Amino acid sequence: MIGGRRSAAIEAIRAAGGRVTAPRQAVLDAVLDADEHHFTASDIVAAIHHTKQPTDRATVYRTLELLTEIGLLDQLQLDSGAAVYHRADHPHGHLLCNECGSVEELPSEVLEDVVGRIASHAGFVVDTARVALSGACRACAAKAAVG
Amino acid sequence: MIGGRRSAAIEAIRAAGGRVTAPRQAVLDAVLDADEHHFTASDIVAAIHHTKQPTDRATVYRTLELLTEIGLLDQLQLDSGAAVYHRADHPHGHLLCNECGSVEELPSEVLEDVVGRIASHAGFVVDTARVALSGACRACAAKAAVG
DNA sequence: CTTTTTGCAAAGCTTTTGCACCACA
DNA sequence: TGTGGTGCAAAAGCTTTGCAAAAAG
Repeated sequence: MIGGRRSAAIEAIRAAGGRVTAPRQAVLDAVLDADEHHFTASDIVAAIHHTKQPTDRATVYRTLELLTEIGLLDQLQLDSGAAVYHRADHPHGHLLCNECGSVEELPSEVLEDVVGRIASHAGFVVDTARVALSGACRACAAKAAVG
Repeated sequence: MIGGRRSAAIEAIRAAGGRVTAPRQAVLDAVLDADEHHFTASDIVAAIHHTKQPTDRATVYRTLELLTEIGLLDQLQLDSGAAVYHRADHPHGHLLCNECGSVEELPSEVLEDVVGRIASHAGFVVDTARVALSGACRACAAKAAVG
């Protein structure tokens, strides 16, 4: 591929007037290597901890903030706990089940539909990258209806 | 009126097997007197602080949790900061503007519509009491489009 | 060389918890 | 009078900040 995600990200950091340092590359690699679509600052700290470039919590927080500012990551609050990040190249809404704690993705077509309706009926432009809704997933809703 | 909100709430506490104490009534009064539709635990602590029944933070947290459990309040996380509560007798969604920081209410008709669509298209039953969406309000969206 | 970034340590903020004392029912 | 509630103080969990040393451009 011509210029992968990694080099594109490094370009973006430079374009924003930022310096490309070893700690930043370590965070970036951890973010790109993440199997999960969602990860917290602690996840990144842990992932880097045993590598050749262990990085301080504060630096990880500052780097994630930077990556969010330049549009590579989206940050959102799934609950009262730690902030959760996900790559901006995989936009989607989040559905959090209060019963089983699962986090499923809201299909982008439904998300677009819903956001469009709110825009036209309430004049509010919802940021699709930060949609998180609580409730009951299909399985738990069925369980509740029966039980 | 026959049995106002206050006495109904006290009834509910008793019905749940809880005791009606001075601190709990103080929190309840602060909640019912709140001009704002939204308030945090700190708001309640501050409101009670200079009254005849100043109450400890821990007790306020425990009481707000109780009131939420018995269905008098809804709790939601508007951002990474403090949890926000609102009275359950005034159900509505929340629209948070990232630009100006305003919090407006999502009309319940639009909310119902949206929640219904997510239920039918994604099989997920959204809790209408905990809907909070980030984005740009009408004014700020217009400003962004022009600027 | 100048400016940004890092690491460390400490503090900030919200919320929770352990425990002895107090009080409602 | 017995169980449940309260206050105090301390701790937990996430995140931010001040500052001197280190490093990028």
